Amino acid sequence: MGRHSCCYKQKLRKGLWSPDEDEKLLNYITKHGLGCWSSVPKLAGLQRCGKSCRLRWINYLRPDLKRGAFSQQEENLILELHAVLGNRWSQIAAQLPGRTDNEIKNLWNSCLKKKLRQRGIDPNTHKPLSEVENDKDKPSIADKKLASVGSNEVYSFVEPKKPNQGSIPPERYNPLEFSTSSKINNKSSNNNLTSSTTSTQELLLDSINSCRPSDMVGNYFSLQHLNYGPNMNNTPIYMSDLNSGITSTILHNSASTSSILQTPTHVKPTVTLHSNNNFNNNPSISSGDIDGNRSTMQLQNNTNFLRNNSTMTWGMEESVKADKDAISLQGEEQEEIKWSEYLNTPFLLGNTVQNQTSQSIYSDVIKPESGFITEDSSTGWQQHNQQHQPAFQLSDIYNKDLQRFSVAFGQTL
DNA sequence: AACTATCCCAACCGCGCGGTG
DNA sequence: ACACCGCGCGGTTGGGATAGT
Repeated sequence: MGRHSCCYKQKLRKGLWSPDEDEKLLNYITKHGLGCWSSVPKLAGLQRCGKSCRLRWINYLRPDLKRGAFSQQEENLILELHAVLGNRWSQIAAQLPGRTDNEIKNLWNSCLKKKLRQRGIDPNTHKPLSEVENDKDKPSIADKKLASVGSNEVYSFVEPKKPNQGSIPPERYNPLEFSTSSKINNKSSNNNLTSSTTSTQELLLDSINSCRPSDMVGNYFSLQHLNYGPNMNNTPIYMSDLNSGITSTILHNSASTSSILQTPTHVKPTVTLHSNNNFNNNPSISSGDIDGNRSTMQLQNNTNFLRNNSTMTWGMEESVKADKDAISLQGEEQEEIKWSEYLNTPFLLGNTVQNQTSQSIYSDVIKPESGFITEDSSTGWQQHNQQHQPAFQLSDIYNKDLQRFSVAFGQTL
């Protein structure tokens, strides 16, 4: 168990970064852009390993960081996303503009976990603690199998109780309250819909290549492992809340399924800053929600960010490659049009419960007045994010492990 | 005021993955 | 096929800040 190879080099500084170091790193990246991290320390004149520089940049110096306390909406979004993604902090962070995975991880460990426990919710499974304890008392065969996998998380894999809908394939049950709490009131996201039109958020998660214990939510496989292939057009997806015995139905919209299951090649969710950008014009930089002296120094530097003729890119380049791998090529041009519609549609997990399904288990955690997107809330979260709105779009979703996590809206019922 | 406990967060660390030679 | 390297991710830790006694 030695140190990382880059740290074998002698006389490398560790610990907190000084303002001077920050300035060196910032100046270097300003001049040269992002490149090979291993060479950054030497070229920037820093006694740090490249890894440390990368971390400092990503978690602190990056100009697009929001900083400041998390809003209630952000916390709610993290809770929702964690229920689906588990401890995939980078993927969760990708849906929260200006937030880092480290920040979110810290928030989760120090705050959100505690809140959930106080509300009687198991933070690992997002199920009521009593239910989780009962499950632990009755380990199943699958429990033992999973235990051998070596997961850090405790999963009890029991045969789900089927609701009184015998035709529902058991593999499509999902107890996630997500199914109800994430319903979207489309009045805020699609003005074309009338009040009599019920909109449906489609959550179509194709099974992905690997199946890890962390891919499970609660007692069941998470959405990623429900294999919704193209042949399942018009097939309802049942998401069962076993606590209440109510099954939510999310309809496949045949008109959109084919495009949902594909990944657009033209989507390149990458932030690119060109040299003619002036950060003084960027509300996220000048908004002043930065605290601390060091940040003040950075703010000043940021205003001159990328003075030179350099283009800096960061974001999800890697996922684009994955996109290309994942795409199935058919009717590409036509799909592009569809995608352009979807990509302009904000994906906002809301706690607006539309139908008869049970209330969110976060109902105590999530203050009713602070819903993500409700008819009244279009000002709060979106204003808060200023130019980051919408909170996130489909184009932000792609990543390695969740290539086909796709969300769309359609008119149903 | 002094001490202790707890919280919070920046940074470290090991591991796995993908690219390259 | 293999080794090496760089990078990114998630878990963990150390220490400063804050709250409690």
